[in-house]
Amino acid sequence: MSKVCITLKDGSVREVDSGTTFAALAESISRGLAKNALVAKLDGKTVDLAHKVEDSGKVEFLTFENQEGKDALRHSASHILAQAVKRLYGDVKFGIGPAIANGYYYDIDTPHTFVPEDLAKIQAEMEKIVKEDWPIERLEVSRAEALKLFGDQGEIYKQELIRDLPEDVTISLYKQGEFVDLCAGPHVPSTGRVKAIKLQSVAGAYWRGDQKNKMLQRIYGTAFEKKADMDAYLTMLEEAAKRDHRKLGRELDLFSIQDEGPGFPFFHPKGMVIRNELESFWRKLHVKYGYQEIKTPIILHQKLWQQSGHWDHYRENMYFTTIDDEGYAVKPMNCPGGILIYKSTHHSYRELPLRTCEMGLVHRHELSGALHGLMRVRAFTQDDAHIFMLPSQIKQEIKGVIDLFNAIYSTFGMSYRVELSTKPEKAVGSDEIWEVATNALREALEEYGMPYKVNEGDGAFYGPKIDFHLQDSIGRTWQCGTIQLDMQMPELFDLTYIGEDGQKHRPVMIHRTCYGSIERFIGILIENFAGAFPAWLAPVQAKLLPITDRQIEYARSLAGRMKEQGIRVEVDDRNEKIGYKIREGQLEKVPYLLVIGEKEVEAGAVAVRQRSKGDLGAMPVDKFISELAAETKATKA
RNA sequence: GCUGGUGUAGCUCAGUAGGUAGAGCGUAUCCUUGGUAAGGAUAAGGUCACCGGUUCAAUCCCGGUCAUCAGCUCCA
Repeated sequence: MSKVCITLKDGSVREVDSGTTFAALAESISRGLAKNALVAKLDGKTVDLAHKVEDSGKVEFLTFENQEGKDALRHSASHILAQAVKRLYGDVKFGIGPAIANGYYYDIDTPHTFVPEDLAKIQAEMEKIVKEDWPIERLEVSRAEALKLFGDQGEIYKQELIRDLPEDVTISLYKQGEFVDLCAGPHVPSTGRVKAIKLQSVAGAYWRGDQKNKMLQRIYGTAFEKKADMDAYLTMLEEAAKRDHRKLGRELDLFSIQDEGPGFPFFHPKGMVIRNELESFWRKLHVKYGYQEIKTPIILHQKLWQQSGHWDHYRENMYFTTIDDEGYAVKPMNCPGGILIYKSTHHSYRELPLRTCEMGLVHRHELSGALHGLMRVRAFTQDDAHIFMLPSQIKQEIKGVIDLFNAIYSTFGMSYRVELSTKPEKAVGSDEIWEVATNALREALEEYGMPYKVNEGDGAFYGPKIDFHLQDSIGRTWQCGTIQLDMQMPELFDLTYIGEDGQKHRPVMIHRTCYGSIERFIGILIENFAGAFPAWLAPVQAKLLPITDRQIEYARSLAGRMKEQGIRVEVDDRNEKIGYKIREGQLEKVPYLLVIGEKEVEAGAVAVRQRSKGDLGAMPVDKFISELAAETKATKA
């Protein structure tokens, strides 16, 4: 038997017989590894442990600690889910069943409608399959064999998948007990390795994600190697749910959404404080970065929207009205309005880049099922800006915008993911112009050294864009900032500037938002801070808590003094014990609670209790005021 | 918009095998004047989402609508 040389992760080299399985190899290295390994990686490709070593190469064993290990285990769990469903319901056709970020799902077509109670039943059957500990075997078959196998079972979706596979791929099946599925793998060695399973929800999902196709039923679940890890994960999810901005928004009385206005949020006084602070911080930065603020109307004539292309490409998202028998539209974007201002005067190349910004209220008809608290609404304020510039200024301006984004996001300590979106199906302009614009964005990102992902076909109808995605409390991402390069609108509106040569030239436009929408950004902030806003954003920065009614008058006069200093302060003068007032102040997440008893009145002091640090002891009132001022200075207008 | 779930007091939730409802928190009033996360008493508060049907009788059963939740699709 021939020998091959295997290089292990630590760099050591082993000589083994050709045909040795990875499982046996792991066994020969250590018992712990044999026990923990789920799949192996051979020269960068993940494979089953039953895979045989044929040639020399680099081998790494993957456990649940590795992402690939997690994915393999969860992918195997999805097969167990399908097997259980088939056992229990029989008349089922399967779509796809991949591993996803924190679990897996399987899409199922069946006349039976799954209700939440079914999940417990299916989960019990899955646990049975785990106990039965079926080996998971890989089989390689010809295209014809695969088509016949799934055809005999009426698996029309699997047949469709097989037909769409490229000619040259090996078609593989995975078998566990009586269940066989079309699958590229890899999988863990046996069903018994999936020690902890939880089915989480059932939802509809279009076959292949296309609205025109049949809607299948999708069962979501998660799986872990150890039950303790799964319990910890589920507990973490419960904790995250407590940070949901819809829940905190109600509890902290920041905003509400009423039946009378689905998708049209109401901002309460405390929510307005946050909003106004965000806006004034924004204005301060925009002055610094050379922007001029404008405001354009919410309703504009229909012909403007026909000229801009919105009529043809965005109409289904717009609201319309009639004024004096003329058609008007409620703006879904701010750009046409901003363009009209640009066009109201002539421009010299010397004025460019011309940066105009606008807190613009836009309305969009979003699908009812897509609405989500403040994250997706039908009326929102974009912190928009339009930069008109020379083609030669593109890269420089984009980098300037990214600088501004960094200044804003770093203030909140938020991390983001960047995506570059390219030409969509519904678009205006030639491929060449799109190519130029897309490359400009790509080069700016690369020169800035910013990691990004490409999102094919996801651009705006008038240009490609760079999107900044932020995470909510349970890890869903939401697009916030965006930078869109537009060579179409200047053309459609015949925008010009007078160049050095005295001739008219076409400027290029950037559309961009940093927060994205104030509403969505506040939603993200609420979840990121779990409602405990930094002092500069906190609706109430300090609450004065007199211990008895003999200190109320002193507390009120202090509150007056602090308000004069621009501090947002409340006095809790209710007839309650101090412990009770403190508890409420903590639950309201007020940054500073100032306890005032007889001692403080005598000394002209306040006893400071900081939200996270607790009782800091008494300090002179002036000292507290100046320390709070120092804390909020950086973001003050 | 689609698939499934949910809708009872301001909030969180019980409940009625069909006979028009209850708790805790919150609110109001009174007692209590208390030093770092809940002092006590009393009271007010609901067309049981809305519209229609079945029934002697519907919050409960049936149909529709609206809203909301999860996901799909779409997007800031």
